[in-house]
Amino acid sequence: MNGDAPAGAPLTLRERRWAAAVKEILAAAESQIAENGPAALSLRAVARSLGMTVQALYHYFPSRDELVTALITKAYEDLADAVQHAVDTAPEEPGHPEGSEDSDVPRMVIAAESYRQWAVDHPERFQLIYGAPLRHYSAPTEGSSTRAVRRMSGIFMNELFRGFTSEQLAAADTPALSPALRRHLEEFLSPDALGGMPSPAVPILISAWGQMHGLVVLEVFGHTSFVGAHQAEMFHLSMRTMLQDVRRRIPAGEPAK
Amino acid sequence: MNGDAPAGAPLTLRERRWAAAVKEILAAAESQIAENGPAALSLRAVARSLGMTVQALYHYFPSRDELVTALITKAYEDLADAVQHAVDTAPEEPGHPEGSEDSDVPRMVIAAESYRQWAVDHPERFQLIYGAPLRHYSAPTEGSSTRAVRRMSGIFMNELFRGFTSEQLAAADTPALSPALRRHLEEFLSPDALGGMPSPAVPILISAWGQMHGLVVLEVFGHTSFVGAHQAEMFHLSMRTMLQDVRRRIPAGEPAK
DNA sequence: GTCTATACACCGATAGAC
DNA sequence: GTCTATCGGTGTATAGAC
Repeated sequence: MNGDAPAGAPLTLRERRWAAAVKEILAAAESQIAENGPAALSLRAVARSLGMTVQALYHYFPSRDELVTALITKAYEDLADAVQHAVDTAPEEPGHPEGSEDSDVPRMVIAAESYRQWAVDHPERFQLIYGAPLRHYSAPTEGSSTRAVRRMSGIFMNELFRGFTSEQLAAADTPALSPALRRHLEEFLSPDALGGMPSPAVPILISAWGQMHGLVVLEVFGHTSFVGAHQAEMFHLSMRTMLQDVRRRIPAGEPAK
Repeated sequence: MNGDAPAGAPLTLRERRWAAAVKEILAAAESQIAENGPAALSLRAVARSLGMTVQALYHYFPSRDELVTALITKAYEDLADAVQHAVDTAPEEPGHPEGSEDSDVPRMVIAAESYRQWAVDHPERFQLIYGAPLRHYSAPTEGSSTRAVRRMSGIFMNELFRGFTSEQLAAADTPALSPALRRHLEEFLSPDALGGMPSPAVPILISAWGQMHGLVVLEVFGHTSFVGAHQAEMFHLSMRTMLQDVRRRIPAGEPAK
């Protein structure tokens, strides 16, 4: 589905042409979305902007849903790429998490800021992922999106709990989960997702994710406009505070190896 | 704009008829939205469901935008009403906020839960308010919505900071705001909105709001489905934890009166 | 692989009769 | 106040020629 996969067998001319066309169509669709929002996406409009007719598109995407699915998948991946890249290129944090006040920016905050930045830069694509599902679109059994969500939460889990051991997380100061919920989570966590995260860490992760996501959503949809030009600063402060609160709830471990 | 305002001069028969018709139209539009989402709202569909023709609707609403505006306003008010009602009928909290662990549910948590409950019960109307603005709809200079937002944030501000004085809030343990942001906030806060809330309390309120809203948005749009049937519990835990964190950041005041 | 032509649905809005 | 009729636009999708 992706345009560029330069591995293995070399592509034939036909295949390369086809991939290039698909890439071009996706790009046109994305700029279409960027201009008028996801709801405005239509094959006709895309075709128009490419100087083609609708029928040409039907050759590459058998229906509108296929195009939408490809766009959603790509958006998930682009967002995750952006966050991953920001994390990868961030400087190492100097002290341990117990250190009272790092002057440097924690990588979790950097990750959150790149999440926000992507959403601000691509509000419509962000909406495509996290907003209301498109009318007349039915997702294909959640295949690709589930995988993308897992990738994202993996990144954030790593950064949010960086420097803490499983034992520490298991002892985090968190309201007690009901037995049923605890069982449900442990069942869900064990097999594949989020490598063996202790169940008390789950509400912490969800809360943090919720806060980050909520602030971004409010900003993107214009509900925090009263902050004016200081949205980025406000977000930064919130994320710092959130991280502090999270770390306060995790007990100090052994004297660091 | 509201159907029922039984104060002052009695309405004439014509006016009562008119109000009833408007009410009926709004109800039909809302159930239309509830079925197919806000994007599916159309005068024709509403007319169909009422057994009328489109032109009859144009008598009550001169354009689609007017109908949408009325729906948005009503949604804001209904949501605020629901939260206000939940807060009003909640039992008083027993201890002071400094009291270590109230066994009762703090009213802030009750307010948050009623916010979530309304969103879960009316996901499409919630979307209408907080989701992407409708295509081809331009809001009328933000008149009513601004008022509604103020009302909402007023309620939550009261509950979040219940029991704390302005002096305590002013001394809250919060990362320092930049001078520019601080100035901006104080300018904004002084005149009308949020009665003289000290500026350090603003990021706390926004963070809390963001977390609450984010969790609701994620749930309503199906991004926390892995929690299964325990969404309400997870939300409750998060809100409790959030409130704890907030209270920890506000210093204890004088020995209570 | 791209085109024209077409079928059939939806929408907002207006004109004018009753 | 509600109707029929209509205009001009949107869209998805298909058939068949080249």
